[in-house]
Amino acid sequence: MALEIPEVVINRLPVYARALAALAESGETVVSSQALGEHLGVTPAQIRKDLSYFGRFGKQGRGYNVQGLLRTLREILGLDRQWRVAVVGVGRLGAAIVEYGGFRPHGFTVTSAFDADPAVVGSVVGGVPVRHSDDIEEVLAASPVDIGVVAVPAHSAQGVVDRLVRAGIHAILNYAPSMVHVPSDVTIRQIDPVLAMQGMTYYIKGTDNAAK
Amino acid sequence: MALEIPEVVINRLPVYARALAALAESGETVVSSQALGEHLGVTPAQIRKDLSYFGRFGKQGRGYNVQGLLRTLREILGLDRQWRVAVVGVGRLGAAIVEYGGFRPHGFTVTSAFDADPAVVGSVVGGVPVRHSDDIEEVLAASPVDIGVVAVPAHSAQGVVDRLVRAGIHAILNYAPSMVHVPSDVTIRQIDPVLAMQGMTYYIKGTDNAAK
DNA sequence: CTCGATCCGTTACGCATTTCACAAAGGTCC
DNA sequence: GGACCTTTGTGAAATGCGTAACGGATCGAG
Repeated sequence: MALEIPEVVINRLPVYARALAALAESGETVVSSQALGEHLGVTPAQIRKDLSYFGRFGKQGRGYNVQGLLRTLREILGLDRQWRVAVVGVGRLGAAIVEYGGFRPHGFTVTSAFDADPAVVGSVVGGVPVRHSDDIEEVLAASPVDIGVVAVPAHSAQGVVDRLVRAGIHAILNYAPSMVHVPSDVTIRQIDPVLAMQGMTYYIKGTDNAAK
Repeated sequence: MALEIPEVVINRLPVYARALAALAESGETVVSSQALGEHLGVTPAQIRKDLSYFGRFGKQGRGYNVQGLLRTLREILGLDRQWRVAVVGVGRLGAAIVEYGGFRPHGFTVTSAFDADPAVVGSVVGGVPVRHSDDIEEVLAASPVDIGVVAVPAHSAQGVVDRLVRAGIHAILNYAPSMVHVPSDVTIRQIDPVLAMQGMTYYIKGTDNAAK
């Protein structure tokens, strides 16, 4: 029962949750795997299989209760609580992340910010005071966070990640364009627009608009 | 020879290319799949297999020529040319993307920008004049681009994507937090920090720092 | 209450991808 | 030049994942 659940499955659950939230918003009370799948571009079988890792939530002949399944998924994913986030690197990108209002409605609150530039340390960005990156361990010991967001130049990323790991953080979202290494008990996700674009150009070499 | 190459493989090639560029920068002339793999956190076998889809680039007993392999990968991926990019949605995020200097060194240049807000249309952001989203097809017909970047609210994303597809674009990078549908000859990549975070909380439910 | 239609949960199957393992090819040292 | 070490390229095995298929539950109509 407590078998290992594939990471791909875990990563699809938030997508399901988002779709269910939209359905709930528009007043739907039940939804079938068929309908949900069409809306999302995945097969109904996949949705049923994914959910079956965690239990039985649907009614045969009817479908899933939208509110109920949404609540269940939130609980499975831990989205039913508040998560504290530290942002390291308050340059152009980092500042935008700290000031971005889109995280809070989902339960993610930026409670600390760090930078290595003395000119920035001491200032307040988006209501959060900026501390020096050298003090990460110290500051986070007094005021723990759950997730670290890294928005520093590529060459500093590994050092910052190491610091966050030493500070006891187990989840890191890395915006820096570099592959960083973490212990196996730390989850890391990469956000890298350049890599994303470079992975697309392969497919459009033949349909090269600009070259015309 | 012209067999179908898995998308996962294509997506790893830019990672290899980036590591090779770093090696070249630091003066290395040859690298083994072993060394490259350690640096990147992938198995040597995977690197060799991936490369074998495209040809034979290494020397047994020695490894790969860094400059040579880098050049080859760039060519395979189409990174040896300039790509024109259109950004739709020039709000907070969109403006940051247009003004971001990190794309150009990789051959991606933002040549047009669009927004639906009349107050923004007509202004110039990062040296690029902002046109109305309704004119996407018209503007891009006169001045084609290769890649579309979508940075609009979730509810407008599908409409914008449809417009870009009609304008002949085959590659789309979507920052909007919504699943959009595209024809099979269009490549799409999603960048969604909230989904990324929500996929991590599952793994840190046990090590809940903030709850202490 | 019975019939028919719907749709879940699960098992079995098959494809896709990763890993393994080894022959063959270079290179080096003496 | 021969012995030895390294490392590639690649078929074959193993693993992981998605899809298909179906028994059985639920519902609504008449």
